[in-house]
Amino acid sequence: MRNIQVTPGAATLLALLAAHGALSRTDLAKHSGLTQGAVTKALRPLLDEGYVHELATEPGRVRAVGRPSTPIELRADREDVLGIKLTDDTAIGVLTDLRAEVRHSAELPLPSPDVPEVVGVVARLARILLERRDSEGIPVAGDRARRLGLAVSGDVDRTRGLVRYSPFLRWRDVPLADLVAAATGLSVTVENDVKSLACKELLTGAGAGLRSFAVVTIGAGIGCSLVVEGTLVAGAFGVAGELGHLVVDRAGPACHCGSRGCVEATASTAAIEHALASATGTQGLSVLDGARLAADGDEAAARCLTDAGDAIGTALAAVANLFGPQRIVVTGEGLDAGPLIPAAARERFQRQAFATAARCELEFRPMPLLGWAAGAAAVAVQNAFRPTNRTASSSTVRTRRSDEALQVRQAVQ
Amino acid sequence: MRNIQVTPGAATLLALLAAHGALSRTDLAKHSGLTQGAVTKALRPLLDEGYVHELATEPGRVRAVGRPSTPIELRADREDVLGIKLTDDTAIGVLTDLRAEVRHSAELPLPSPDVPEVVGVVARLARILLERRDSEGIPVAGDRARRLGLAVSGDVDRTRGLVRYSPFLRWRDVPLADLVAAATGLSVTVENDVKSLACKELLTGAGAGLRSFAVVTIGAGIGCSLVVEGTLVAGAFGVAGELGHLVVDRAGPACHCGSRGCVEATASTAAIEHALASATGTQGLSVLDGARLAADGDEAAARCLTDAGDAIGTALAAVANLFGPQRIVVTGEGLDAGPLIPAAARERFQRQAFATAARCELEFRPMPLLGWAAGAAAVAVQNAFRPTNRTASSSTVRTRRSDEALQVRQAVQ
DNA sequence: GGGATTACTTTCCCAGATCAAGTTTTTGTC
DNA sequence: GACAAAAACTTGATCTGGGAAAGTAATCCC
Repeated sequence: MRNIQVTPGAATLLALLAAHGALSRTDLAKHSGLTQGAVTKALRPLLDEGYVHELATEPGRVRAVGRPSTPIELRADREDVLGIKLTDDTAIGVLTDLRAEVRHSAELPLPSPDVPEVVGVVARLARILLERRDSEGIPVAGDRARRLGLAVSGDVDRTRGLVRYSPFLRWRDVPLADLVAAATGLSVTVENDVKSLACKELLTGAGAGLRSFAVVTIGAGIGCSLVVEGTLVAGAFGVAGELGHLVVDRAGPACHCGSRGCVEATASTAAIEHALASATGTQGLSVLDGARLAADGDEAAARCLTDAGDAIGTALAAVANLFGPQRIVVTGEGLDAGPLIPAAARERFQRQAFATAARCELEFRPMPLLGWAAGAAAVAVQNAFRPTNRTASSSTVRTRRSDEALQVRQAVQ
Repeated sequence: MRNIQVTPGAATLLALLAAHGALSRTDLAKHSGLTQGAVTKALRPLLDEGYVHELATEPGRVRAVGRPSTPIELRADREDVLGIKLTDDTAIGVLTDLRAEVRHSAELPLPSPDVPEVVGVVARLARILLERRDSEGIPVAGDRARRLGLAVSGDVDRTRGLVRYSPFLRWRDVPLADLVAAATGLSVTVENDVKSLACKELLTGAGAGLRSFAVVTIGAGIGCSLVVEGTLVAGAFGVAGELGHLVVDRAGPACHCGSRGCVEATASTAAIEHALASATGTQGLSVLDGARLAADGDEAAARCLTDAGDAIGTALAAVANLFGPQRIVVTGEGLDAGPLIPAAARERFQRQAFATAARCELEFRPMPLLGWAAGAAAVAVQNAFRPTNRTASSSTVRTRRSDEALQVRQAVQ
């Protein structure tokens, strides 16, 4: 954050305020584990720089006795943040506030996966987003955006800003963050798209304040990203949350991964469309068409959708049994097709979730494509709220160390 | 640890030394992320109290130039630690050193799951373990054991020392740690048995120094415990790692949990025995009998074992795809039955692990029952190596806070 | 106005690190 | 055999974030 030294305490408070809305200093102390004094101290620079502000004493308080508390609120408009999601043929960008709420959006086609070209399009899109904000006279409370989050499907090394492998773009080891930073002058983060979504949920959404939750996306593929004890699971080899290739039915349809009966081979958009074609005998039906047919009483079409939901339910139960998350958010384009899929998934989940794991809440929530870009912005925000560690800049030695060091330190707790 | 104030730095170093063996101060600095100065300082009280010692300069060093380094080694014999595993009918106890390596063991029957009686047996077993050490003249370098770890299957709240639910003992909300502490005067920890095993692996075993790994046990049940980014996954509702009820084959045998085709319904000891009985027509065959038959060319018996291995392979692939651990250790009594199960599991795993998740190493390792008790001891050791936080004793307010506070603080990173 | 009660501030202090400049112990070279 | 070079460790000054506890502020109630 500009002009500001984010201490660990301040970072905690910012995250709390983003997640909970306004909180009094006393409440902040309670939730953060800091003392009141520490909260006062940590808040001062944030107030000075305009990252938070005091609200009027809340009028409708219950206990009338004692000094009324002063709610502190994050000034989400203090800084703008950009988020861009790359698909195989489009770059979708949003300009958001510090809570990763979308203020406006724009979109550019990606003519080819050629790296310099993509970087150029991203830079152009960033400029468009910023200029449009200016031209539309959107009130600017604080700084023009200096941060840009990128979301890409595939294997991403967030700490290095490296796209290790992207099947859609056919990239390997592209240092995307550096390239885009050089082209735009912004501070750039890159993260896997599903993990970005989880970041958004962690920051202000369904995961705010939860120990552990999961985000599952259904659409062209089946994605999953897991937050355990507040940490996003990364996977030792870059793979984690590969829920799409969980085998739910050994006798199920063949999957492109070589296995049989993967969730993705039953519940991805393409798989449902394929099933619809063979079940109804009509080619070229979309999932929405199928939903419409099902609503009109077509049992075969309905069957295709409930089969998909059923597979998803099994997958959700597997996640719940292994992790015991408090909540699973299911989202993505695949949810636009009405209630059949969620209903079937819920039912199957209840049957297969073991013991108390069944208490895990399922939240089905359709999401526009923009949501992916907002996720990208959330990663950038999260980066802004991270404690600025003085030592990071001190020497290469420390940077080299930090990887293993962090791991060891965490292991101790 | 007695007479000693474990600072965070010291805790990190102890964990490193337990995992890596001897390391020079410089290496410790590199691995811990501390500066050399901090290492020197943190090591001093540990040296003074005899928890670590300096070794002679290593002779076979390569670069001959410069001052040779002094390796520091954990003095594992500085303290004894007790570990006891409770099954439905037996208490198995071990006395170990600070690396949770077994020095000797003892065992007592548990006539009933009656709580006071169990507590009594545990106390007696602890006394026996300590006395036998004395009577056998085992050299005592340091302190007599003051820590006891307990391992129980089921849902355990380690921070409160509470057995929330144990199906085998038919317990609910038993404050076991407090009861045993009162009966023995020892500092007592309680943890789920499979998680205890993971602690041992994390401390000195296959998981030492790994970001993420999993321990899967096969035997009477199928257990699993996950370490992600150095943290043991707990599960929001006490359930996590319920691998046993992952559905691997919807058309598979019915499971006692009400579902069909769970891993446990195919690969637990009872399930294999059941399958053997129906496949061979002979009642009362044990898994070992089945393995012998298979070795003698009985295809039906072999089939039962490979089916079990196959189910386990699917389960392992699910774990690898979801978490991307660096390694999965498969252990437990179920591995005593020869190579058929591991072979089948490996094969299935390779087919179903997605992309780089297949690089996850599988380690199959039979384990004596004592291993469970050693795991319990590892939890006690881990507790000894934890930073002693001064504030914990300060007030109830802080304790009440700490739960949510910790969560928020971690979320920030 | 004077408690009672709650919210927040201030001050002082301390543990645990870092930083940077030593010191020690070795090898290699002239 | 003195001396540079190199690596491993020590030392001490200093910084930083946060804790403890006493002080101040704002409100209600009598």
